[in-house]
Amino acid sequence: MYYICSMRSRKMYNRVAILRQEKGMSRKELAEKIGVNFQTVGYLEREEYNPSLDLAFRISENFGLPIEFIFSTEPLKPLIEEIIHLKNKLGEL
Amino acid sequence: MYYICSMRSRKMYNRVAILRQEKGMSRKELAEKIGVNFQTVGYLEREEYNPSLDLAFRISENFGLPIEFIFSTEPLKPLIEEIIHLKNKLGEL
DNA sequence: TACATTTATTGTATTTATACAATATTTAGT
DNA sequence: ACTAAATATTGTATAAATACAATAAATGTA
Repeated sequence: MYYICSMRSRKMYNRVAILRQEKGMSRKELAEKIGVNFQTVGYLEREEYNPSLDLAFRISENFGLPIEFIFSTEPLKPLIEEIIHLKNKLGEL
Repeated sequence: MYYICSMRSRKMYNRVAILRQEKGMSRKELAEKIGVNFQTVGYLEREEYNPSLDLAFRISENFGLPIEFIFSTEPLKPLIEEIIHLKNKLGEL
């Protein structure tokens, strides 16, 4: 199915899938916690559409992480790279 | 004009108006910088609707401030209260 | 292997964010 | 007070987020 449309928003990348998996949650469980349909979580994880700002806040609150850590306009690095990066910064001191 | 609708998102509060005014910008100017119609800025400042996540990011980037400082699900305190609060915290040390 | 759970796919419907136009009202500058 | 600029109001149109249903595919487990 093809859609003809012009784009208003940039594509957003996110870490919802990894964060959810690290907590051993299913999409259904996460969906219930953040108050959306479980299929909506699927769309978000596949980055097929961007969450509303409120939904981004609910996800951020759920994981206890700032929005900017979970969502980005740039592709997000795997968590392991983030760790290495932080360790290196620490090592410099 | 009345609309009948069920609500999916919480109302979001924001500091767009004050932040813009502190920079001495008009809505039109801000609108150009963040790439929306100037009337959209009006809607946002009046909190008549929530921005998309991408727009929130663009606003955040424009002001150089984290999303959580500009947007909140709770009514936001005036900046002056924020300052007093921070000064008190500093005084405690 | 069979069964159950999770995830993906496709399709339709509704709500909300955004654009844009036209006019009214407010505010600031002379 | 007059004028220009900024903001508000109202209305219509489109795009994107979300819900929901049904089915298919994948994955895990007895």
